[in-house]
Order: sequence, then C-alpha cells, then structure tokens
Amino acid sequence: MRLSTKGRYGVTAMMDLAIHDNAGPVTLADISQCQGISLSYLEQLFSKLRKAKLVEGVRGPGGGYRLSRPAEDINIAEIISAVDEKVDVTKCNQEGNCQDGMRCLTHDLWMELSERLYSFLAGITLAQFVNRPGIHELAIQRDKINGRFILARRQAEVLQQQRKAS
Amino acid sequence: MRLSTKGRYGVTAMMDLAIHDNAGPVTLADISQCQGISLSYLEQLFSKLRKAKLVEGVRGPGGGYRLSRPAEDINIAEIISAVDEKVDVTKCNQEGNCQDGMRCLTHDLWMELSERLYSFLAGITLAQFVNRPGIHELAIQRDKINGRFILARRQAEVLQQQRKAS
DNA sequence: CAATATCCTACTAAATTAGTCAGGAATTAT
DNA sequence: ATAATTCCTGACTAATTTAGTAGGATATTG
Repeated sequence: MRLSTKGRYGVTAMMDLAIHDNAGPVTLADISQCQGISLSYLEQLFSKLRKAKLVEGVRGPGGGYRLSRPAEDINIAEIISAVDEKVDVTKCNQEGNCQDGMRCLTHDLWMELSERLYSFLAGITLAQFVNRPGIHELAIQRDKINGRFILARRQAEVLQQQRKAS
Repeated sequence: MRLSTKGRYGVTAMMDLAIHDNAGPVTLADISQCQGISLSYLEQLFSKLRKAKLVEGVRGPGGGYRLSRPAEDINIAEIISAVDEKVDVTKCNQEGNCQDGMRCLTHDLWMELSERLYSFLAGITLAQFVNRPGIHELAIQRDKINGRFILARRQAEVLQQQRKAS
C-alpha cells in the first residue's frame, strides 16, 4: 500500500505552482532545482498534468507553467489520478471480473476502500493545503535557501504593476 | 496509489481461513488451487503472516493453517502490514526527513492520509467482512465449483463429533 | 538570430513484484 | 518404521513498473 513518487512529485510540484501563483509562470528548471527532481522527469509529469487540464504551459523566455484553474478548484485526487493513473486498489479496475470473470470475495472491500481513498483526497484542495499555517513561511524559507531570486524579483514586479494600476 | 497483489492475496487467503474456520486447518495447496495463487508464493506470504502471529501452521497430514485468533480480533490493516510492509504513503516512513533532512511541504498531507488509510482498514475485522450478506453463499458456491470436497467432508465430521459430544 | 522555455519520443537503469526451485523438518496414518 | 503429507526456508529468476536520460523539435522573447 504505497504511493509512487510520481504521485508525490505531482502534488509537490502543483503545490509549488499554487504557492507562486501570483508571480507568473514557474519554470520546470526552477522546480527541478528546488525539489531535486530531474527536469526530464518533471516534463513527463507535466505533460500528463497538461493533458488533464490542470496546468497550462507558456513557452518561450519568461514562460513556464501555471495552474489552469484557481487553486480552490483543484483537488489532490485529480492530481494523483492524472499523474499516477487511478486512485484504485482493486485488481480488476472496478470491473468485478477479478476471479474467473466473477467478483472475487474481497471485491467489495477494495471497492469501498478505493472510494473512501478517493473522496478523502478529493476533499482536499490545493488552496486548502497551501493556506495551512506555516506552509507559506516554510516555502519562502526554502526559496531563499535555494536562491530563487527570479521568482522573488517577479513577485516584486507584479506588486509594482498592481500599485500602478490602482 | 495501488495495492500490490501481496496485500490482496494476503487478505483473500485470510478470508479463506476465516470462512473455513470451523472445519480445521486449511492447506495452502487448497488455497493455491482455488484462488489461483502459486503454492510457493503462498508459503512466503504465510511465513510473514505466521511471524506476525496472525496464523498458526499445523504440520503433517491433515495439517494446514488456521487463524491464531478469532476472526473478530483480526483486522485488515494488520494483514496488509504483515504481508505488504507498512500501510504508509509518506516517502520518509513518517520520519519527517523527506527533503534535505527537513519535512517536505507535503509531509503533513501524506501523514494524514496514511493515518486515515490505516484506521479505515483497522476498522474492518475479518469477521465483519466474512459475515457480510452473500459472502458465505458465494464461498460455498466456489468450493463446489473447485471440488473442495476435503473441506466439505471435514466440516461434516466436525458436526458429527459435536453431536456426539452433546 | 540567440537565448529560453516548453514539448515530444525513444531509450535505459534500477527497483520491486511475482514467482520458481530445491530441499529440509515435523507430524500422522498405515 | 516408513511413507505420505504438510509446513518451512532460502536462494535464485523472470517480468513488470518506476524512475530517470538523451536528444531534438517547436514556440516566444529581446
């Protein structure tokens, strides 16, 4: 009973996007460096996230990825499903043909577990999780350690523009 | 997010023991044939189940395995833990050293998920599951199809002895 | 054009899972 | 006693999945 790194990486990366959402697109190179995930591997994951319409890619310099919806509307179950296949612990993919074309004795158990698992994860939005006490502080601390100055600069620019506009 | 066959096999096999609990020990050869699991593989699983004190082996002819405790006192989480390692979706085995010796941003999420997962599974006893409507009937049907006459005979003998004793 | 990014496909290495094989040890029936 | 039955153990292997590489194409900005 475990979660592959694919799912964990996916959620972690999405949280990164959510945290830096106001500072424009985040590059995979950035995430790769900070979270210690290989760039190419991240590209594969984001390809899936993009196909699931959870993120949007922006090409070219200054580009990167951003959430395609507000963090309030993205839940953990979606992310894991997109990246790590289904959240499902049955053998038969819920089809009930687990043993000789019939439902095996434990089929109902796995079905129920799968459902509960999914709804637990579906009940947690990115926003909810990012807004937990301490998370933002922890993230900023991390960014400093990792020398994520680009993001800091961008974030400052965005604030300036907002001031101009008002 | 998935369950390996180890865990599934383990639970399925334990259910088999629970269902045939009144008919004396169940041989692995029997389970192997009926559930379509290789005998040697079952032996490995049962070695773990035995070490976790969930089953007892009875050697010699007429031997097999039986539950070491009443089915009411055995829950699904124990079985999976015994056979398939921990029920845990964190990267760091709950130690909180997931990223550079610090807790990663998603650590709390995985911790909470692991806990909920475990307590869900721990809340289901073998007995509860075996006593679900339809399960016993399904099992008897299966036994007939699989020609599990040995067990049927034994079950009859047990009943006779009980009658004599009373 | 040059630099920066995403995007895409195919390949490879490592780890895990699932299983096999070969034998030994305990128990019971004959 | 001995043969049959069954658990028990460890080492080995094949298949699958996971994780990661490599290399290049495409789009965008300055």
